[in-house]
Amino acid sequence: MPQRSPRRQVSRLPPERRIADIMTAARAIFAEKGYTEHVISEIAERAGVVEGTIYRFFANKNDLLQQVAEAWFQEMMDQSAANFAAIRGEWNALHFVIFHTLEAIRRDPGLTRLMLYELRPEPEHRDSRLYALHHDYTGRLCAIVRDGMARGVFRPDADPELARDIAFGAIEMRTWSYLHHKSSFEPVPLAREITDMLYAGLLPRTAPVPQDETLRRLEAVSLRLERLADQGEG
Amino acid sequence: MPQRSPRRQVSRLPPERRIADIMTAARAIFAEKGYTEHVISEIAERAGVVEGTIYRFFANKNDLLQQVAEAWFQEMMDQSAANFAAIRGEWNALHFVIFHTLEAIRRDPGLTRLMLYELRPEPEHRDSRLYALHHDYTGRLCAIVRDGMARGVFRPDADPELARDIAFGAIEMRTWSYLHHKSSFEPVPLAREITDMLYAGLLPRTAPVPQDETLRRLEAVSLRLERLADQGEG
Amino acid sequence: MPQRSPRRQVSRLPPERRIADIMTAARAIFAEKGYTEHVISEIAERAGVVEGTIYRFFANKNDLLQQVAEAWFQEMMDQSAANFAAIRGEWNALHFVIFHTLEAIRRDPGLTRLMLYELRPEPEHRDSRLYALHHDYTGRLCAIVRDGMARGVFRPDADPELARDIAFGAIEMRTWSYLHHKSSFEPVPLAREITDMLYAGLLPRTAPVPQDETLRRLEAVSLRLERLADQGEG
Amino acid sequence: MPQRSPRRQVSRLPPERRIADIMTAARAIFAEKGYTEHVISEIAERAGVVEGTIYRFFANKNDLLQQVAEAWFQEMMDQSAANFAAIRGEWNALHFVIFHTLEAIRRDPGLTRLMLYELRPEPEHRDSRLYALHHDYTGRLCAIVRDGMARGVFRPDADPELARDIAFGAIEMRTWSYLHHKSSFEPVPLAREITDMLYAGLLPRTAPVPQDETLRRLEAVSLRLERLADQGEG
DNA sequence: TATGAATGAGTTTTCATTCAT
DNA sequence: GATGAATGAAAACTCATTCAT
Repeated sequence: MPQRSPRRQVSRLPPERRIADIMTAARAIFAEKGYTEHVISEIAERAGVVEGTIYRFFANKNDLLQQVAEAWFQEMMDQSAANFAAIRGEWNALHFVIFHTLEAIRRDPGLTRLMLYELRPEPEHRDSRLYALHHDYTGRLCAIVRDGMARGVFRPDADPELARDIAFGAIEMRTWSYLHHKSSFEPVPLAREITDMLYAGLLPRTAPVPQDETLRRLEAVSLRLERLADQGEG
Repeated sequence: MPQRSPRRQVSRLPPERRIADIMTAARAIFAEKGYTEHVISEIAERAGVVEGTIYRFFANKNDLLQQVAEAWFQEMMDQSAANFAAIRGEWNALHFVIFHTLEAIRRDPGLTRLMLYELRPEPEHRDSRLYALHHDYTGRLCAIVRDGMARGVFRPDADPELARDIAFGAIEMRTWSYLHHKSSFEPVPLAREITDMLYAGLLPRTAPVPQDETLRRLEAVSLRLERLADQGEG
Repeated sequence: MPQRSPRRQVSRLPPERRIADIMTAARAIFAEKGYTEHVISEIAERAGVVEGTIYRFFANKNDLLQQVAEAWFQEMMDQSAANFAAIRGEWNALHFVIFHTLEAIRRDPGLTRLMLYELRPEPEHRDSRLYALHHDYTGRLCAIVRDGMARGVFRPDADPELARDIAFGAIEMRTWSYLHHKSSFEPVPLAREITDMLYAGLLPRTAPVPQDETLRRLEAVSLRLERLADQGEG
Repeated sequence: MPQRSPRRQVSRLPPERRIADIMTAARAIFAEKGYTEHVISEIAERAGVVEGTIYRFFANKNDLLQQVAEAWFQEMMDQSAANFAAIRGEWNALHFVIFHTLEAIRRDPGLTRLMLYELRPEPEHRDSRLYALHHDYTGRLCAIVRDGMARGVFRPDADPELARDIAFGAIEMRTWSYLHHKSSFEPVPLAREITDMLYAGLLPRTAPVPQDETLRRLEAVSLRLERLADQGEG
């Protein structure tokens, strides 16, 4: 698709405005196209600029990707943070985080795909600002667990990090199905179910959940008793 | 009439051998390089052939990717299936699946990355043989949950699919850290913790949580001990 | 389409038989596929041999093409030559050649395409045996014209070569439509029409049909001559 | 971060100019090389650009081929259309079309080859703009025949399409010889001969067919008379 | 003699990035 | 500051031909 365009009307805009235009266009493209299919020239076209202009404001393609994702993520965090303060109770708090995450994914599957497929796999991802943001966001769930432990609602040996991984891991698995258009994606029941499972796993064990160590000792003892018993019978 | 450069030493191998060489080379490259950086020419070089040779045995690059992943996955499944039959008890069964998955990931992180980053994102992934294999594999966990529900160990309203997503979602989250070399990856404690959380979430909500196999044996033993004691008294 | 075939049963056939098999297969492929789409490996497969075997009997791909075309052409010539001797009369003779050519094209459009698209464009075509054969074949038409001229049926200044080009040129134009599946191809009426046109062009001119440019000049001249005459009289 | 080799001197041209350069280069290559031997890289080199540049202006190789052929054809049509209106008389009109076609071929044999060998064989040729142009062009001859039929000059059962095929078929046969450098190619006598043959085939069957010879003698006579007359006047 | 695995030189095409204008 | 033409490096894939077995 060669384009022989007549020289474009040069419009001189304030940089912030240009940057905003470009990021809006990029976000739209990212939301539509998947899997490395987005092309700088297309973003430029939609933003009403040429490729070269993008490089005045962004170091390279990846920088643009990062910045778009960051801005989007920040938005999402701001949105949910507003209501977060008012939540009372551990279950409610966990549910709030999980539900809002699911809602955000449902709203913007394309941007979720951008993060999961393109940004996270990069080797430098862990050092990026985006990772830091994401880590902060998911860290809220850790904080809730930690609070619950402090308040005695959750068992003292719970692992907040694992709780985080369970919640967001489950969310992500469902997201794959959604992105592949293979399953519906209903935040309401899903959030409830995930929260229930997580919550139950964090509560104090009301009955002894035997620990392997102990079990193994008991097993050893019973084995000896069995032998003893056998001998006693024999 | 073309005879430009001296032909390299042609070594003639049986196809199976050549295919094995290529797949080994590809697997090695996949394990090292990440994020779409693997190139046919590099695989060819490492396999000691020219690019054209690869196309004798594989329809295209993606076909090679798929076949390598399938073979690897099959290996892993065969390995763990061998011991699976002997497992007794829900906790043990869940633990077995989770632990073996973690172990396989620890062994071959590069191939895990291949699956997560490159194969899964593809639009046709859901229709691939690889997906079917993977679905079968993770389905074992669903089956365990279903059995537990049937036997009354797990609550009747548990969701086997959700259990699967929680277990493998949590595993995957940890895998990311591992792949980014940002955290250690210890299957032993991790499997225990994930299993515990999952197990707790599946139990009847208020009831105590016995580990049945062991308990049953303990009960049996104590019964016999009581009898012994009775006899001793008699 | 990679083929991992088990080692083929080595069958040792007399060379003539092998050559015949290969040529039959090649002819079939050429008849089906068009425009440089035929591939040695495919011909080999259909002939029940491997690529290497073909190169034992044919110097290269082009040699195979040539030989197939030659054999086919020879067949066609033998076929029509059989009946040719019996023809009486110029119109009948011309019609015979034209009709048989059209019939052959209708029977084997694929092989016609082979000749028109692939063989004739080659720079060396004029030096090939195939060209010689073809030239011989079309030469029959020249001979008919020459005979007709000698017998006084055709005008003495007719050009046999041009007659040939007109007949076979018209045939070829129609063949293109046929090959593109854009028009039906009916040898019977077509042969009659082409023959009629050609025949009419070859007959003696019975009266002068003035060419108007010239006529105009002749008129002008005669006008002046009349004036001159008037003056001479005056 | 890539900056491997020193960038060649970038010369910045207006697109029309660059496109013209590329098309000129392509036309030159097509005129020289035959039979699918022309390669994008060579065209690029001759145009003084790199391959990528060509793809800025042309979607793919075939697009370039088509556009070059179209432009060339359009030129030729424009050229001959200019004088066409003034022609009077069927013979002259037929002759005009045939002669101009031959002239165009003589001027640009390479581009003729491009059309005959490469473009026409393509399966989609019949749907191309080039085909439409060509069909329009050759359609002029049909129109002439139709006019002649309407005016009673040609026999009422003449077939304009067949007339077209005869004229352009004969032209094409001669073109082959020319392309293979095996025969001279003289538009003047050739046009006259083809026109004569065609014209004769179109006249009412019994009508007198003027013989060139006679006319030429008349012309010679009138010339001498003119000179005589001039002398008589002087 | 037949096999068919292996070669390797191409060829088209893509696209992030640069820099003359 | 903006433009957008031009770059150039690669990458996937093809296939006629060779030659060790």
